[in-house]
Amino acid sequence: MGSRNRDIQWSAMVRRREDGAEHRPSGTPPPKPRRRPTIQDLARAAATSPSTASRALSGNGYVAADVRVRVLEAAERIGYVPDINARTLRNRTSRAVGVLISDLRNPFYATLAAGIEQRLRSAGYHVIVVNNDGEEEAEVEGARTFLAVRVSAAIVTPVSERAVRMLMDDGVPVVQADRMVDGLTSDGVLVDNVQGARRITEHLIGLGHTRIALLIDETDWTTGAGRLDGYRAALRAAGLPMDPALVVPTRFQPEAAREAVTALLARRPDVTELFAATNMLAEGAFQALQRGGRRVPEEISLVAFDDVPWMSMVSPGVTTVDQHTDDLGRTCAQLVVDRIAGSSAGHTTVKYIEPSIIIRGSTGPPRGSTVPAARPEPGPLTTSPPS
Amino acid sequence: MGSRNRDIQWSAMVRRREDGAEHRPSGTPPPKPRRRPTIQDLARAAATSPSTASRALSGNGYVAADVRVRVLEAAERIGYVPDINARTLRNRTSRAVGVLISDLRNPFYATLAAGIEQRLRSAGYHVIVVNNDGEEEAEVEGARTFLAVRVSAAIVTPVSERAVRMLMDDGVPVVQADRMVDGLTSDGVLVDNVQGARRITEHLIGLGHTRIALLIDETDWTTGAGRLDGYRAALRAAGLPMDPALVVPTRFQPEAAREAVTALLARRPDVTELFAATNMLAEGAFQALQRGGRRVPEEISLVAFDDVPWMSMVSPGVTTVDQHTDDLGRTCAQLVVDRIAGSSAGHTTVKYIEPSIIIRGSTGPPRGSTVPAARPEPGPLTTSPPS
DNA sequence: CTGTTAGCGCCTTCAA
DNA sequence: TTGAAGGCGCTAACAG
Repeated sequence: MGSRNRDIQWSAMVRRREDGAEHRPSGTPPPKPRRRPTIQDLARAAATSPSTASRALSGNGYVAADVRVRVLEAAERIGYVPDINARTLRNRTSRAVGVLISDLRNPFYATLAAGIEQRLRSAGYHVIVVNNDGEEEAEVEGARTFLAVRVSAAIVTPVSERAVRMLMDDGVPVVQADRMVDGLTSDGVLVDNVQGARRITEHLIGLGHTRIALLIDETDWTTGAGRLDGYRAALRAAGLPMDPALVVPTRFQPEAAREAVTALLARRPDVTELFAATNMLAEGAFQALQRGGRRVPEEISLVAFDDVPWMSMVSPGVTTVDQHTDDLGRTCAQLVVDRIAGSSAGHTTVKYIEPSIIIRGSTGPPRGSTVPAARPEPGPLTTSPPS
Repeated sequence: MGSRNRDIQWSAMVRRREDGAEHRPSGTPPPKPRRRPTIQDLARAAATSPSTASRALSGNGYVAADVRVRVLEAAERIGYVPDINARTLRNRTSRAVGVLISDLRNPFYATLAAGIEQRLRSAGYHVIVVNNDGEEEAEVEGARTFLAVRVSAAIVTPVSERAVRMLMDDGVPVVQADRMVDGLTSDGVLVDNVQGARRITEHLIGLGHTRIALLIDETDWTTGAGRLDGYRAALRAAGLPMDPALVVPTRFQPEAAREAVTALLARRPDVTELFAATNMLAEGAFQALQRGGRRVPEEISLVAFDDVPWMSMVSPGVTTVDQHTDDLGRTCAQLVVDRIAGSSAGHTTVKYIEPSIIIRGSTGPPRGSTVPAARPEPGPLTTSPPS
């Protein structure tokens, strides 16, 4: 909070409530919150007992119809809201689900979280979100929080194996999202990275590219490893040479990717196509091409993995692999719901999201290609689906 | 979940844990989670009483140094994790904060949530996120959830006044973010919309624009009203005519904005500059210009309010008002922390985030302008700060 | 069908 | 400095 901020005590935009009783001289301790009505109060208001009130509210057990109505009305009248903490304590199970992700600022995770939250909310759960910023410590801390609040399940995009293991060791059902810790048996929802990478690479090969550089930040997880595998499989299937120097390692930040691409282009001017393995890397690659003044796709083509909004806004739009992130999130949530309901007891389920390819303007035949472009070069954005 | 998904029971990528005891024939009910150690167990393990163990952990009250050590060690050893529900029930106060926002898929809200979560987590709170999708019902439902879990405070980007009122009526401290419900006295963090809109409009006027259209989706909240005011104030100060037909109402979706812009351009070919009041509207406006084949900024300039990633990726980059959304989020969180600590007792605080202007390539002198461009037209992106 | 009882796990008196 | 006791609000047994 720098000097950008300016404090004021009162805003002209906000009118004082016309309620003199609200006035409290500064310095007085804050009013202790009015005690919330408990089920005792509700029972009294409905002229019955707490247990009957409880039954009326929950629908478990017998309650005379008229009594139920009385209780419901009373609840409405006195503004009764059941205490979830007490309920959780008593029931030893909550309607809370922990969501442990890496970076809400990254549209991939934001969309994932949105899909999860949407589905879980409609199933009557609420969501505790912890961002771990890619840090193992924060991730473990998040897992500890989930244990402490007795979440009934957790959805994790793992950074390390510790958090997932902690949760599983404590009997918390875990759904791993996007990637899975090797050797831990939990439910999971993964993207078919191999297939996605393979199909988009095939698209490039079909256009005539033979020197396709892969920009990638990790191959330890199924995400990176799968994308690398798919890329290789496509090359192999097409009988193309596998030049190890064209697999370009980088750190995950756009800046790192930008530098890596700039260096690559200087080193290997023969490269006609760049495949960025994540949306962040694609961002850096795109910037490197733009700053380097490379014409896309005439001089060099670009494809990405993971469709994020800017890719359909730029011109040319970026051809990419759509992971259906929203669907990924909803599927995770559904797995959680099924697991809690016990309908998936006895086995773990790993679902795969089948990605699809979105072809935009950033891919074309390689420069010097004698193959006429089969696909007419579209005007900006016209091949893009609506974002 | 459509045909894109394919279920499998087992993934080659995930190895079975080498733990035969884990095997459970399908159909067997899930193992009841091993009872978690309670403070009783901890006391036993540390050869003391629960009360002493409690004091040792919390630091409240006297505990002999050696006993404290014993308790802490035992806690570590047996994997004791205090039950937050029990603690909340007993203490009548939790470390949970509710965050009620409109749309996690919109980078504005995602960034806001990220800033909030980050700051609150480091202050020892955890966050319950509810997305309301702009729906009053969902918002009220979210507020009810917050009441039920006894959050110690809530941060809300209000959609209606009901949710905020419900929370406040129950004594839950509320920080309203980005916009405030008129007539409710809570803490809040707002952006100085008037100033931001005014300054960016002045920038345009300085370039020589006189027919500046404002694309706006609402003027009921301080956000829209403020941006409209700032726009008008700048025109007025410059002695420019105020053409009501240049204030173009639209719904908030990019598609709506796209159509509105297309219609406007047909109707008013004399417009030289478009000011989109939100990032969503800017998206639609940008697309409309691109599809319409308008050269930006030569034929028409574009500015936005709220900086989101695509604006620095496209060429030309979009000149916009940076709301410092991350800071906005952190400031909300800080207000919550202060409020809970009681350090702000006795008054409400409304903070203002002072936005700043990011000038990119989408703004230039109006067509036919005789004023030479003072600012050399930069190459793509070179005026953009790193995204 | 209803009400009484007990206890979920924790923390804070209060008495020792 | 420690431990015993009680109760936060809720619901599932169980007895009426």
